[in-house]
Amino acid sequence: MSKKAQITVSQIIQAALSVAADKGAGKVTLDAVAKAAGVSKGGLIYHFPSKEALISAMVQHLLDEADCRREQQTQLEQSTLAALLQTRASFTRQIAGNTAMAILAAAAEQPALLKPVQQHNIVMLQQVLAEHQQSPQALLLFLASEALVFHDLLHISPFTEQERIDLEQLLVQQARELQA
Amino acid sequence: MSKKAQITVSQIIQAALSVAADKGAGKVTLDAVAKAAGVSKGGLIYHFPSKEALISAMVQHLLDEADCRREQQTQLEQSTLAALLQTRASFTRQIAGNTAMAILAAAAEQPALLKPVQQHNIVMLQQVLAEHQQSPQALLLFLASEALVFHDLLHISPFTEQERIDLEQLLVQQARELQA
DNA sequence: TTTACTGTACCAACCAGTCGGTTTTTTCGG
DNA sequence: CCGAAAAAACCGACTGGTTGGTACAGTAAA
Repeated sequence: MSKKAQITVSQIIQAALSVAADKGAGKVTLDAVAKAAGVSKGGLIYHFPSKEALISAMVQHLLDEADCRREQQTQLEQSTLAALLQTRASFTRQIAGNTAMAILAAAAEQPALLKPVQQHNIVMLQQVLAEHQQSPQALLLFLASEALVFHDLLHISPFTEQERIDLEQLLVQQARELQA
Repeated sequence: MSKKAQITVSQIIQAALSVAADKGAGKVTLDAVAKAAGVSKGGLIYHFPSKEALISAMVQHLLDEADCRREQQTQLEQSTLAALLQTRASFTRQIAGNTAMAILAAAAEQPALLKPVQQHNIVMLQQVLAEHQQSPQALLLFLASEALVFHDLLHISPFTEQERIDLEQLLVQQARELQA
């Protein structure tokens, strides 16, 4: 794959994400994505032979991006858990719309497409638990943070923006204390 | 609405839930639901003038059922939180498939259909927080429990069945201790 | 020459919702 | 209680629009 092709692939994924965010998970059609990406439908199919392949790539892209940000954050925090919570706090809101609908599109289309997400989560969970000697409180913090992400995902958060921010900071704070 | 009509409506909702559970959120079509309910498409449309109306009814039905079960459980527990966690523990797995895909169908179709879920959640959260004087730990337990539900919803739980059961009991236990 | 597309036309499947007609149930005067 | 009119419940073929994917001839860059 040439450099230009890589760029095109990237554009298509971005376009797919923005279509999902703007129009909703149910509106992620090949035509819509192709148009948003500034590619022809033939061009899209050339890189992603099926819709499933496209959505799978979207999910993978989101996981990679999340991983990248978390790694950066890890250097600023004492523990993986603290870094994870902090990353989610600052990251989730930014791409909430995108991620949300992309994940939903995947889930509605074919639940199996979320398996990478599950794998990813298992790894993170193991790491966090190992670092804190299976502490139940660490587990609780991990889960609570996930709940916040899911709230954004489905747009059903019961919190106000400010409550949400405070809550995220509370989680991070508790994670840091846990480490000490 | 006659008694028979009520039965028909109920059958249709049940059919819609089972279609969602069996075939996936993306396969909840009017034809499929009608067939599963043993009704004609015309009959379905007679009771639910649009697909949106049908999905909305599904969501409402799930909320009502959850409410009902929780109320029963509340009489066996000391606090709303403990009852809520206990209900989720025993209830979620039973109908996980149903609920999951129904909710996803709603979300993918039109995010606004989940607003009742959000409202419902706000009420529950307020009640729990009020009962425990805004205790952060109560909030954490509430959120952690929600995360478990979401895991089932998307079939991305990182836990084994046994881990899951133990975890649920841990949450319930902590909720009871919080009360004392 | 291979890779990476464009553009357009096309197709079969699917799907929400319509519509005219039929059956069942309810209502109500006698 | 009876029977007919009225209303409610229900049927299923059909329509118009959408969508995932194909086909293919041609072009431009690497």
